[in-house]
Amino acid sequence: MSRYDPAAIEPKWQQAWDEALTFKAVRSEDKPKYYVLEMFPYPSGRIHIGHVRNYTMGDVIARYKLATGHAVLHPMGWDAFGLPAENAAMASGGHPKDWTYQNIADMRAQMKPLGLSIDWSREFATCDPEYYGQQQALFLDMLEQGLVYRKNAVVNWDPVDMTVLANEQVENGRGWRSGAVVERRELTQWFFKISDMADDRLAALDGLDDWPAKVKLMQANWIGKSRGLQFAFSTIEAPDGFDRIEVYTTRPDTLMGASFVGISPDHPLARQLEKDNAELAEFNADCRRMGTSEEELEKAEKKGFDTGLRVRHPFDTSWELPVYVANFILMDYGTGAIFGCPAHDARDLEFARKYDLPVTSVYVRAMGEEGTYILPEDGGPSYVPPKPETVRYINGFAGEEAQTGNEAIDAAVTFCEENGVGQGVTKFRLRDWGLSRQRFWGAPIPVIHCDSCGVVPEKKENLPVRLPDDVSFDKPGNPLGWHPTWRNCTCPSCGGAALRETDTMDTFVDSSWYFARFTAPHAETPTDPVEAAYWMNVDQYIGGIEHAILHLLYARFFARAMNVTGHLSASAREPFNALFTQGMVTHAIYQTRDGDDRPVYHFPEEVSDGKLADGRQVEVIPSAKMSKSKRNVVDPVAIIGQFGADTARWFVLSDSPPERDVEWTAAGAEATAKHLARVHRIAQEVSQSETGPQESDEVLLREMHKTIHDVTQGIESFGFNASIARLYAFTNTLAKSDAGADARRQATRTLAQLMSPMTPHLAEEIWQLLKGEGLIANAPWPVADESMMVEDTVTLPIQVNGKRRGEVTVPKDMEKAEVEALALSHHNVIKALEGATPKKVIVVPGRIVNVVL
RNA sequence: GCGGGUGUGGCGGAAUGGUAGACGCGAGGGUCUCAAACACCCUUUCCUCACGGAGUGCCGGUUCGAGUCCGGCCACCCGCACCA
Repeated sequence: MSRYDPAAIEPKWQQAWDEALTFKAVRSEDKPKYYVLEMFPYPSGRIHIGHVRNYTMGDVIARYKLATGHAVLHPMGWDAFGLPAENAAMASGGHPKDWTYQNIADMRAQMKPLGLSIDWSREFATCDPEYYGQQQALFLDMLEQGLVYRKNAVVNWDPVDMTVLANEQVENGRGWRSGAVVERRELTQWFFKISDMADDRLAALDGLDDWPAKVKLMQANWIGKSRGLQFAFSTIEAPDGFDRIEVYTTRPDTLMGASFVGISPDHPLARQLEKDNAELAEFNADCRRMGTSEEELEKAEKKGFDTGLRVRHPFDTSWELPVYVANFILMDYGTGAIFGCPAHDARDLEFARKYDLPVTSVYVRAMGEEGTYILPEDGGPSYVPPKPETVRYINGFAGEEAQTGNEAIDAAVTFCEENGVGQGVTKFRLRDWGLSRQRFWGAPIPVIHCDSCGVVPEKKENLPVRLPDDVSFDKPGNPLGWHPTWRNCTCPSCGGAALRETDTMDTFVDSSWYFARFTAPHAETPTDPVEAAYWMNVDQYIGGIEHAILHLLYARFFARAMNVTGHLSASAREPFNALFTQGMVTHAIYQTRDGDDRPVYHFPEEVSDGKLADGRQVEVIPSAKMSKSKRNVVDPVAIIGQFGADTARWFVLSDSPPERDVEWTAAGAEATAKHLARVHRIAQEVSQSETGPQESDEVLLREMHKTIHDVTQGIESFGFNASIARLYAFTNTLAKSDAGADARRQATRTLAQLMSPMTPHLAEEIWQLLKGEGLIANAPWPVADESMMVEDTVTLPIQVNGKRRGEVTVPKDMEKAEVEALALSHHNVIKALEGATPKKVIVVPGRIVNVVL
């Protein structure tokens, strides 16, 4: 009898899988394929327990699919471009490349002991020139198709780091790294035209049955489709070129409630008017300075500035409305101008009250019923019902019947169109994706600036446009800009001297098509059509909810774009058949308080029995997100060293459903290790026992088949915690069984197979012990025998008026009438009836008996 | 503000409308041992000595039967948000 020793077992089987090429993805026309992918990691240098959970889930699926006869693709790579590498280079010298590849090596070394069924021959990093060169080729193809374009845009500019910052990198108006006040700067930037296929992406969400509803909803909200009317007010005595003000509204039915026109401080008209109006210029400058953080918006007052300009109402040209510049109007949504309707919009009402503008309602209860107002959506508690001074409705428009809702909007749009006022349009909240970054560590945008030819795409045969190795980071900003020679090149068009673009691509570009590249990681075009056709789509994609919007939105755009450019087929336009968003691994925080009542954090090892070594009581905050500063991080490397990979894998899958957070506890991990040791011990006992068949054989085998069914069900439906609970139960049954040796061997072999996706090393060990053929990883998945799953007898609970009063055990196919008779003769039932005759007896075969009085 | 989700023992959580609390953690008791470690066994929703009774956030409804379905509240969590 040997002890369970994962440190000896695990490397042995990992080597065996390597040597047998067990997990190499091989195209096979006579097998169904299955592509399982976990969102690839950023090479920070250390794996996190969250990675362990993420990859273990994917691994369970991959191993299960392998066992059920699929050709499985389960790859791994590195999302390797990005700022941390540059920051490291700035802090300690060296090249971002060295830092990145060292981290990749470290992380791979930490990951391999997990025993994941990954085809490592397909590994790549997005910073490999081979990868980003193909990305550049893809960029050029997209440029040719009009899916990429260049335009001026206002960006967040950090004047100290000398780079554009993403909105997420601006904190309270300051750069997150430099602390410098961020400037709004207008730069010429490259954009992906993601607004192009927005409607298609919105509509296609409907077909994604195996995506979480939550994610689909978030995508839909982000795309933000709205239907409305775009029309113009004609101006009175306006500056040249401003005869009309274009306005967009989703409430054309309230047009007659207009009381002012509002334009954004960034609206061209506002910019024109401020030239002759110092007061307005100051007001506009004030507005532009205002931050966009939530808090500021919350506090910010609705402020306006009467330009003195007047416009005519389109339905009544004698009706004049004032034009205000207002601080709450955004230039980049709609047309940057609105009409204000205080009676039907809470925000407009606030504005109207402040500037004493009329409040006009457009709905009356019925034609001719004078003075009876209906206040549409008459408001939640925070909505102050307007007191309309007047009621107006459009002559001939029957909006008052439809009142509100889509029908009223559609009717209003149609009515306006028929009367020559504007046209119905569909707007999207989604804006095009600015991909230019003034950073070094990213894929260079493969274009050339030529004095005579302008912006010229690099020739494909000159790709990849490589990042230079001889760079330094002693100055802030982008080293590509001041490299002595890197920018110099010849113009692909005229052959004259020209300069390279120094902007690089947003790192989100890298992760927008890597799933397609995995199907042929070394192809000399972005994809290989045969490989892509075979392996795409990703059958199961697994990752964090934090990528629910941007990454998935971009990837869905790229799959469509790659169809346009011929790199993916139309059937891969939605690249991820099923998506699963897993929960976090959390850990309790232990804290005490210092003199100022500020928390002081303690490592779990310092705490025993809720106390520190010096006897002080600690506060426990259960199930918190792991964070180094809170000292509640568990290190997978340490866990694997202490308990083995199988324990870590089993634990992160047990207890909580995969989509929910799971709390890591030392006690839980120890208990898991003990359980695996127990299974190992049982297997050894079983392998050595030699008794003949016993009467209880069938009992054990029946239980085995039920377990096969339930565990399989659990894996298929992402109920790993349920599968594991079932495996615990079956282990208990097996341990107590007095079945014969053969039956127990069979049960133990099956147990090992059912455990193999979760604890593959231990499973192989037991398989070998029980003389299983070959590797358990290749063994066909056990099939539950339906006939073994039904018992001959069933125990039915007996209820009287829905209350359980007893039970009766009967043959499973006993007639209802017989069951009824038996139930009624049960002593508890007789007692409960007290001589009364039941009104009705309900017998649900195999389920329950209910006696109704 | 808008949209979505969740609410079950001390804890994580199970339950195709059919015996609520599977399985695990924790806790308590016991066996083995000189003792411990390891292992194994039993108990563990609450009230009651017991018989019984109550119980899935709250109120109501549908049903022979509701954690599950419907309506209305409450609480917490998440996403979006001057989006016209």
